[in-house]
Amino acid sequence: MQRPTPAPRATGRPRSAAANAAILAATRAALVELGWSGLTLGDVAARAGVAKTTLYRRWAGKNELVVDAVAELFDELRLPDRGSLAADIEGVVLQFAAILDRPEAKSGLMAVVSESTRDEALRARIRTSIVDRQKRLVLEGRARAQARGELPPENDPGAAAHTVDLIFDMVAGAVVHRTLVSAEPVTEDWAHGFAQVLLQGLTGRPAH
Amino acid sequence: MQRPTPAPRATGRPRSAAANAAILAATRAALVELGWSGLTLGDVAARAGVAKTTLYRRWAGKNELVVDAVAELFDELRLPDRGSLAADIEGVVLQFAAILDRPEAKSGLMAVVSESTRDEALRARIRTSIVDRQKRLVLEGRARAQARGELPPENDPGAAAHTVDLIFDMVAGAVVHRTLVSAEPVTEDWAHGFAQVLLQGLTGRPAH
DNA sequence: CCAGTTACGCTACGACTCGTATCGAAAGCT
DNA sequence: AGCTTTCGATACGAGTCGTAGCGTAACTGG
Repeated sequence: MQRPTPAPRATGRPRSAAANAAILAATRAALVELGWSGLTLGDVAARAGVAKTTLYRRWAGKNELVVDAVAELFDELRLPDRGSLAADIEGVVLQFAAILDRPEAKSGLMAVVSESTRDEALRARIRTSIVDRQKRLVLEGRARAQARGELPPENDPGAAAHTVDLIFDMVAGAVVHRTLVSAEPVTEDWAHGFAQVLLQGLTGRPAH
Repeated sequence: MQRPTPAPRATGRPRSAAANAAILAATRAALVELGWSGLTLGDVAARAGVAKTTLYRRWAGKNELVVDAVAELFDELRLPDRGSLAADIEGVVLQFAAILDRPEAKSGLMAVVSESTRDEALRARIRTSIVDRQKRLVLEGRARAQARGELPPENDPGAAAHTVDLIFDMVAGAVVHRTLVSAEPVTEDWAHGFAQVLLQGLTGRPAH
């Protein structure tokens, strides 16, 4: 899950797991109160009740710390079976929007994405900790829809993987853009309209 | 276009327009070389050949400056008539991706979006300088498609506006997510697949 | 052409954060 | 016990922040 400990050594004093959790929780609290730019590692250390040096031993810097703190938020996402593909999509979109609405996710996520444009290692960390981790939702949703007969089975496994990537970018991208860039709320109506376009397309859609 | 000058006074020495352009260009150059977190106003001032105080007289801070510097990049976007709605979408997606691929856009855009989650005024500035400004593309594309008979005319103007917002979030969101979060290139194939899903939907799509 | 007004360049300033170094004490393993 | 690694605390130089002060430049109206 986290990789602040690169290779757990057998000897010596072990790193406190409690401190780890306290630091990540303190990071989220600091994000809520101060936002990304206001967050300082000294402040996080004080909130967590650890020394600043402890923090620097485990994380390379602010970026890596916030990625780990934010990644935990998205593990709450579930794909409850609502009976149809459209309803499943609406459900996960609303859940995702609810998480993105929390201030620690809002200010943290986009900031690390911005930083990752100039840091290959950070990009990889985001990918494995957040992006790839949540693609399970698309895979699960498609499998379920295929079992229901709503989607045809896949023949070409390569094309199937590309489609998963495409759908993930379309769903996550739309919700992120709506919430953070357009800065408008994701309502049930919006989620409904989105699912309809995603499934039926712009042309094939009956005039609402 | 920009609003660093709130109310141009008739008297006194006027603000140098050349300095304005030099500052915004220097900001983009600094974004390329140093990224968001490395960018300092002192450095920008030195690059632009102006005093740091001049910079602070015109912009409230780093956030506002970068919004203005980045907003100019997106004004290049055009919607060339490619004959069909699908081709038009593919064209604008590729253009948008090309701009987002430039380092000054990459690191600047997401950073200010992140900051805007805690700053109402900044959010409004992004909205008017970037978001609302580029919705013209969706409006133009729809009008053209309706003229071609590819899309039905709109009856309810309220619903029509909501659809524009939805499509804008879907298109811009998908490209941004693909480019910055998933960190994968937007190829012609990807743009083609995206346009197909957007128009035909997941279900109505012939198995490629 | 001269007084009034505003922008400009330059320098200096205190406050703050950064990341690191150092050191003695604590906690685990063999 | 002896070894190894972590932990807390403190101190440090470097760098940035945003502002203030001052003399000069540019433009306007009488």
